[in-house]
Amino acid sequence: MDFDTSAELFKALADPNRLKVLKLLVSPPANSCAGPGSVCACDLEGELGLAQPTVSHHMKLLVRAGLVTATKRGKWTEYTLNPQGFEQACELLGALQQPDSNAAPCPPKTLQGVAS
Amino acid sequence: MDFDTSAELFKALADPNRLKVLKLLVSPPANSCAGPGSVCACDLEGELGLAQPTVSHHMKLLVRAGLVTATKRGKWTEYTLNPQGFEQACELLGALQQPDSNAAPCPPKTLQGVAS
DNA sequence: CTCAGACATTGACATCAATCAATCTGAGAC
DNA sequence: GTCTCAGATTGATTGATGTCAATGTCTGAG
Repeated sequence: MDFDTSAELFKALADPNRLKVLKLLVSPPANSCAGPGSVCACDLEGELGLAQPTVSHHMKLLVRAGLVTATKRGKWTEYTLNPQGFEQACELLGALQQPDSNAAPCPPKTLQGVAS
Repeated sequence: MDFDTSAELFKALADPNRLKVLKLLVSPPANSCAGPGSVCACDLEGELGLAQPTVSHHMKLLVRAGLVTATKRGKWTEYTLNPQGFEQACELLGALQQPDSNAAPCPPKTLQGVAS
């Protein structure tokens, strides 16, 4: 178990604004400029009340942590949740409670990605 | 869903040394001064290679986050994992992936609440 | 090619967090 | 009572992080 990279993953989750972002990616606002089911950076800027560079910074961290996927669609960047990142976090939580380093995570998880 | 308190919980997990502590609490070193199955602060100090006040600081955070329970046993303080804290973290991970604000996470849980 | 819009990057600043030396507290041993 | 030890608290320092203004880059429209 790599404590440093594990800590990095949890660090990505350790900010209220980033948690809001993740929540917005599951329940996108109705008036999303990238269309329903999708969220672009400008949406997040409005919803979070943060400046554009700040949003960009947070998204970079979330993508690097593997929690979010960024896809360039023309002028916009479309962000979607990455279930694998959550699965990994859940596995880590399970592993922390097991005497053996690696362990089964919470439940058998089958996540509905972001169905649009 | 309270993003601030949720972030606090993940923040407690967002440090390599604290993750090591949690791992040590599941698999205590054989030569624990508090006896097998228990871990006291002096054990952690040796295992982590950190100064005593630093260990005390980390343990305070873990206890405050609900991940660890501290019990005074005479001169020593015995630390044990608190499964409820892990359960809550797991629930948060699940809730973040569900369109509804509060949702059934890892353990089978029926929880209804307010949408933010 | 030129322009405008969407993000990313950079730089600067303020705040937070990790660390340790020094000190304090509280419990057992004497 | 005093002494000693475990660990908590305080204060200071250093590095990490969140934030925004200014600027850069890339894409589509004209």
